Amino acid sequence: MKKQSEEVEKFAAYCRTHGLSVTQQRLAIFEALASSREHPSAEQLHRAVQRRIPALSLATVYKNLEALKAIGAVADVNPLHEQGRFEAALPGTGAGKPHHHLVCVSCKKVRDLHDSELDRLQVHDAQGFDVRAVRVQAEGLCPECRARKARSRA
Amino acid sequence: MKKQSEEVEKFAAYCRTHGLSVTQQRLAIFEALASSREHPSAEQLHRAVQRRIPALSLATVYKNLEALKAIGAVADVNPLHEQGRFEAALPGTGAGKPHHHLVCVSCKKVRDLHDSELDRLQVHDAQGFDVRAVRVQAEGLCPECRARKARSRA
DNA sequence: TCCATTTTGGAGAATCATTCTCCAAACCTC
DNA sequence: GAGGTTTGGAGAATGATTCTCCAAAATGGA
Repeated sequence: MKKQSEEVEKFAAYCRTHGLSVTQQRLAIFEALASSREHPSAEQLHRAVQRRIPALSLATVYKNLEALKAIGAVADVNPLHEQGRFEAALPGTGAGKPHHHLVCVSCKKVRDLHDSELDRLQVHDAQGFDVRAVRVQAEGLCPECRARKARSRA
Repeated sequence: MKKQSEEVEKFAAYCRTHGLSVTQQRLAIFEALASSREHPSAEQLHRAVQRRIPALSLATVYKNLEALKAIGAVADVNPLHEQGRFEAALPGTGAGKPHHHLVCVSCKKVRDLHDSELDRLQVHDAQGFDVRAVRVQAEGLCPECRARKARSRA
């Protein structure tokens, strides 16, 4: 368990450096997240941590995830999770051909990205998955948000 | 507008082939989606179509998107939108290094995918975006879901 | 260590996206 | 055009996420 406690120490130090206190709950949530090979949802984390801290509330999980995201100790796997996004996919028309996306992490705008090089991607380590589609998502700031940020810095 | 009405005809035919009637609302929703360079949310589509059909309800938008998804005329840009998913990202530890994901479209499980070839990807047509990260998401069926489907076919 | 200040945690309410219910209106087949 | 089926709409229900507010815990000095 040496390895584990080292990680814990690093986490604790990181929190303190960034002005967050190290509570049992926060630590337990981070440990649950770090030791999972999945990418759990807040709900799943809540269930996992409740085995150790039965009184833990779901709001605490969200609040801590938010705080840890703010200092960069936790990441969101997916910047578009708050709303479904759709596209036309009528077979036999231009739509529906697999393509890739540019996502603005600030305003959540999505633009198509056409790139034949990306279309040729192969997944080598599929871990038993039957891969049907490979999607590339390039995340960054769109021109509008870049301009807005530049203006606010001026 | 010849092009436009051809698309509309194709859509109408496709709906009928798949047993869906072609209503004003359904058509308007599809047109709004097909003519958008964005990837709108249900809410955005609702606002757009209301300019033509003021009485349109949001539930109708969702119901139609669902129906059109079922016949393959509309696609979900993102299979993980219903819940946030998190990962540990403590700088200086194994976590936090950018990596890619295998996503099961059936059970929504997410697995890490490590592939140095994917790490080297470049985006050529960034359309003015300041790209910070390129994420590859391979979508398909995980081994468990494959087994489950194979069993239910037997 | 002990106190004062700040931050955190929890219960439950509030909010937002999405789905469901139920019935009248529209559609399709003949 | 009648009859059976499907669709559309208003608003309620649901589920995920966030907020509120106060007591408890952590932190930083004397």
